Amino acid sequence: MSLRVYNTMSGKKEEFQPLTPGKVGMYVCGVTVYDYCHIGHARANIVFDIIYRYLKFSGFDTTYVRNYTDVDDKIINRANERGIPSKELAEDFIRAFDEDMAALGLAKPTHEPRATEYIDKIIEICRILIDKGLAYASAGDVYYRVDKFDRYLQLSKRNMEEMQAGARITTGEQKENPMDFALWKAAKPNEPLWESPWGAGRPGWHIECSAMSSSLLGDSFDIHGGGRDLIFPHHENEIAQSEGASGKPFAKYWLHNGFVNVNQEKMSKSLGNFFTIRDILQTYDPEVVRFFILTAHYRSPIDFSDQNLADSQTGLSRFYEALQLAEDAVDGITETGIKSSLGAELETRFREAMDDDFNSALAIAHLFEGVRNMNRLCATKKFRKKADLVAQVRDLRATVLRLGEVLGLYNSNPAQWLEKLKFTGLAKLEISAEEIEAQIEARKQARTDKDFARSDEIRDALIERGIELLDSQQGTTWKLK
RNA sequence: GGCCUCGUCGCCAAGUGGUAAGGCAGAGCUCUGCAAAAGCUCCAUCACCAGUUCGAAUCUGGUCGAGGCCUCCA
Repeated sequence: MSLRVYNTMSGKKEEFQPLTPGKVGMYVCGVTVYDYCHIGHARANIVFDIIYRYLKFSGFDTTYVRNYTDVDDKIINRANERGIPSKELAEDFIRAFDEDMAALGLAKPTHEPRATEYIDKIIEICRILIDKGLAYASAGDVYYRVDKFDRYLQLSKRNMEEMQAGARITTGEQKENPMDFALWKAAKPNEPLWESPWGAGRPGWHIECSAMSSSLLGDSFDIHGGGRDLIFPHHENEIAQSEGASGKPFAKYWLHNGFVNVNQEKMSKSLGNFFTIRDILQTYDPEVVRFFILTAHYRSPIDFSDQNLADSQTGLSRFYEALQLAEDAVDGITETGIKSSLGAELETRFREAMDDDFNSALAIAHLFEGVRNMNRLCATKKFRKKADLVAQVRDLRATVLRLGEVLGLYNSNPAQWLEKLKFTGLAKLEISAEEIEAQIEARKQARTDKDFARSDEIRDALIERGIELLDSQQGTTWKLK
């Protein structure tokens, strides 16, 4: 089975066939750097991170471009509020973005261009559009003449009449048509500016993506991605600009991720109901956040809540506990060369899921079955003496790790990951590790004395305080309840 | 007002024509001094109504409900 992707342009899943066999060019709209990223940004970036990883895993030579929009009204406003140059503000938030994405374990894109590095290209596109009659200069601004581009609104499936019927469109003084959008804006006081044939100014929003994508991927490329909220106007305008200027088809497949909701409502800056990535990482491990996001399909909305994150943490722990168990179970047993087909079977199911429009939720479900399989095998009587089972566990463990890598999951050391989780949780309880160890010692003595009443008393007291004891052959350990 | 999504077990969540994945929670059992973990078993007919079909959660129409876009937004 080969890869199928849902294309917003056609509204359905299509067979994925790159323009050049074996190669993929992918452009994803990055962030406008004027504030810290919230969980919605985390989702978009994680989603395209796994799409990138899976394309490479599938053998495509993939070029992934994700930009920074570092010149924009909001950046300028925020910088002026703080009394610092907008370039400085942008730099600060680019750094913050990079830190957040690194924390979330994102692979670095092939290119991470900044809008301000492409001013020449932006001016060139404006000029071509004006020459073709698709744009016009007006009082130092340059606007796109949308009614000259007949494919306008094809992506968002609207029409001009209903758009104009909407009461919220305000007529710009300089525009021929209220629907026209700015390619270039004349500089106002306290704004960064660049010289252009239309006077000093700066790019409008949208044009930078056309400039960067064509510079790095060519006029036509395979995948263009971003959040749903970018479909209109951002992506619609990009198409108009890029295809208008080049005369060639722009992106072949349009992929859009769904929103992160809070209480069934879209999380957004304007609603003020957002949680920043840094805030969330105070409480949850970055991999838990990633796991949470990937247990839903990328196009579905997901509801962000403490409960959902906690559930994801439990689910991810199951993986690490199983990986730890498997590691211990086969430790020290010599390799026999016995073959196992379990890993290959798991990989087939994983690929089928991911090939179906990157269904990471289903892929993870398959991996959960791999976990159950591993646990079952390890729990078999005289497991260590059964070379075929040992080979199967080794195979499954290696496969879960390898496929997990494609999702950016399970790549921590299990023991360390579980330890970290334990001690992070412990910090919120009013009990120390030393005290727990002391209680374990006391209980051990009681058990040696066969004083089970005392032993159970200690256990129950700890449970009251949120600590659960685990007895095993190797002794007693503890975990958070 | 226009356009577009979505509505699956207590919770999260796959499944878009062939008879409901997975996780969490829950019940029983095995294991355990007792527990925990792990394993095994059990646990939904898919908002509602009507239709198409041999057959529908999946297609069509309608009803109700939720959300999104139309303004900055991942």
